[in-house]
Amino acid sequence: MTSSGGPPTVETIAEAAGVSIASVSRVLNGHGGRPDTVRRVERAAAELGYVPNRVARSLKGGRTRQLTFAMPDIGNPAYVSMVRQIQTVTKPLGYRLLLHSTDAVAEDELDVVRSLADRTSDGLIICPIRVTDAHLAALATASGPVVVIGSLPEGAGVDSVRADSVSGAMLAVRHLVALGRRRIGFVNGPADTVPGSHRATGYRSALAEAGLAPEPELTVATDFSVEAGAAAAGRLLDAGLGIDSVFCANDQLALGAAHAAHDRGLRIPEDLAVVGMDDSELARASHPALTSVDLGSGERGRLAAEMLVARLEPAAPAPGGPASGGSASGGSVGRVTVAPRLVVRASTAGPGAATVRQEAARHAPPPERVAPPGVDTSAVCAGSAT
Amino acid sequence: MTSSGGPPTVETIAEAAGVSIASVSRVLNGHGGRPDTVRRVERAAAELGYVPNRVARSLKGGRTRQLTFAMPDIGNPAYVSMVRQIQTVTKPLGYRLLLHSTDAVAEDELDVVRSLADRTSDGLIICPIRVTDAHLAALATASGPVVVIGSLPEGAGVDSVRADSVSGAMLAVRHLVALGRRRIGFVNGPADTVPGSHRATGYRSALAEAGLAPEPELTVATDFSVEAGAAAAGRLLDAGLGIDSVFCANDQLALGAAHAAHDRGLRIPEDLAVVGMDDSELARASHPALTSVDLGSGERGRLAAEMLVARLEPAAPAPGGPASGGSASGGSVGRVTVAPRLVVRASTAGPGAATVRQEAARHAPPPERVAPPGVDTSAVCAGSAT
DNA sequence: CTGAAAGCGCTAACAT
DNA sequence: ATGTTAGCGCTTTCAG
Repeated sequence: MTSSGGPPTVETIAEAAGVSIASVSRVLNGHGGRPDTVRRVERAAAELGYVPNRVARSLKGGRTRQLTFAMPDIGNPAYVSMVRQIQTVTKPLGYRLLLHSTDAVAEDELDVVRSLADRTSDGLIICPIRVTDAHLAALATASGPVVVIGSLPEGAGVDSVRADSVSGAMLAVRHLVALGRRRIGFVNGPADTVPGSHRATGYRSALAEAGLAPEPELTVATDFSVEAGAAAAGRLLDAGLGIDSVFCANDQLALGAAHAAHDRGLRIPEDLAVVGMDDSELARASHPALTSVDLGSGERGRLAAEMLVARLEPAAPAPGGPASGGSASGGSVGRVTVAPRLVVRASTAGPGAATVRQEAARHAPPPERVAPPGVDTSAVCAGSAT
Repeated sequence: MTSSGGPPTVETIAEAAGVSIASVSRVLNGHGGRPDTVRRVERAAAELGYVPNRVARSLKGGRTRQLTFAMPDIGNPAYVSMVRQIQTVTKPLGYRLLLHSTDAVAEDELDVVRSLADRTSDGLIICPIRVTDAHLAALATASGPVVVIGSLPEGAGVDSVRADSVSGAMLAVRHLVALGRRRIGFVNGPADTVPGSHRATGYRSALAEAGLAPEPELTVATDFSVEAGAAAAGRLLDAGLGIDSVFCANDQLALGAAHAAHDRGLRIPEDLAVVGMDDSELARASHPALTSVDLGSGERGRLAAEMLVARLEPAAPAPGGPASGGSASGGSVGRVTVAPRLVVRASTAGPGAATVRQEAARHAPPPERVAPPGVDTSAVCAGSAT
């Protein structure tokens, strides 16, 4: 017997339809054929429940039509919105998306980059939490197109999309200062990560700008999680530093901080104003709703995906030449920065604004971006990308 | 030239090392060889940065060592914890996990099951939100092992792990009744989904058990999201039904409900007790912390993964025979139910308990499962699996 | 329009 | 221990 057991293959179909495997392939790929042949092949395929073996197809074609997205933490809503936006651009193009949670382990990140070489996916979007020399080396020699979501040194030779979290942090702190807060705590994630160090820089710059002396004990660095936020804010509050507000490096930390404040009987924002970052769904879900700096997670995901597919499909090639292909080998390296926006909500708005919010909220949808009275009329403030 | 351009292949290495491709393959797979040969091959491979083409390897071996997990919503923390637990069992075995968010679209779920036939992954864990005849048909003819996380009719012929959400819902409602609440609202997800209908059943049973008449207007069905929860709870509260508590079909809904209550100036739990479901991190992050029914998401993920790998690797085959392989063709069909547990927190505990909690929370880690005074001393109540 | 045949990169007989 | 070869399932020349 020629084709037995196992799932049907082109050969099985060919036999059933009485044609050659070449005809089967052609028909199944819509490459024409005599009406009669087409009909017979399609019938046989349908009857036998034929599904092309994608692995074989990939081996032959050299492409898998699969893309990989590697993020530090699948539980972080900011990455979830990146995933959603990436999907919206890749799915219509017929790509499958492989999701990889690296848990912020550098070695795991490197593995992901290297695994591009195993031809399992055609391209990669990665959010490295740290960028070491090893990362740069791996990225430089990556065997397929890569787009980094994060800050890379100039001339890294890889497409990237970054948030301007330095400006974003400044937006947050300036907002607190404008509200009259002077003892501004900072709950950061790990300080040795790119986001962590940038946010710390922005925090310090904004303080300096406001003529406030930096006090190291006002900063607590931990981990990007709700639990860490609660613990860190707790320490800050219990230390008797007279904190009147706290800027948190992401919404999870801010949620934890709000929790710690509540546990201590503090009112938000009266006793403690809280600002988060990422403007994830957590910010809206929290009570009071969190003022947060939108770093454009979804937007960054979308842009990264667009840059990646541009490398993959030289759809509308520039009239200049046939440049395309692997990471930065063809075409010039892209480097986009997404500007941050401050979204003001009840966690920093005064009691007056809080009342307004509450009133309006009786009628869905609840209002967003309510400006605190007499402070800032445009609640959404774009930061300058530096 | 024999091997040029492109990435190095076994042939490239063979030439560089001066051996045959078979030797390259053997050495690289640790199948022995003369020390000298091994050294030369390894050196050549390292120098050329050789990475085996996994697609070719899969085509040859018939397995990809990739597994797929399909869930309705990647933004739901309950699924995130499933992902984490699945990883803990599959990763050590060398499997890669492909994550797929179906957005609760039935057609997408069917596609995922069918796509098992394209040989892209060796097995599938799926959480269908609805189980139609089409689902059962697709599952029955799946061309690889599948484990369903969810309730399947008896004799479905597929391994499954289910939560007992009927009992879980009863646990929640009984708890509210024990607390003296009588006007218990119910914020459900879509009623035509399996989780939705089961939770509704549990809600009604527990009411009946307590001698409370069912009032259809106390139930609002929407969508499993924070926004939907806020909107639904808002309608419930604005309808003047005298609601004193609300049971929500998941934590996202509960968070939304809590938000709606706050917006209306209601205190939790004094004016409105709130119970969620899934005991996700949202329950802890919320303020006040949410009482929630733990449906064992992580546990279900772990069990499903274990059942799946058991099909994949007949590691320790039962002495009976060599039964194994595809979904339920070999070996008997597994069907496990995970018992629910009620986790009591401040959103239902009386003011007294809330104080206790608040006190204790000053010293990390914050206490969990605080029993409301005089109601239930064992805060964690296992439900009977029916 | 159709069929025969090559070959994607790899592994595993099989032969030496 | 090593080399030769077949073949996984598919697409795509190349003849006819």
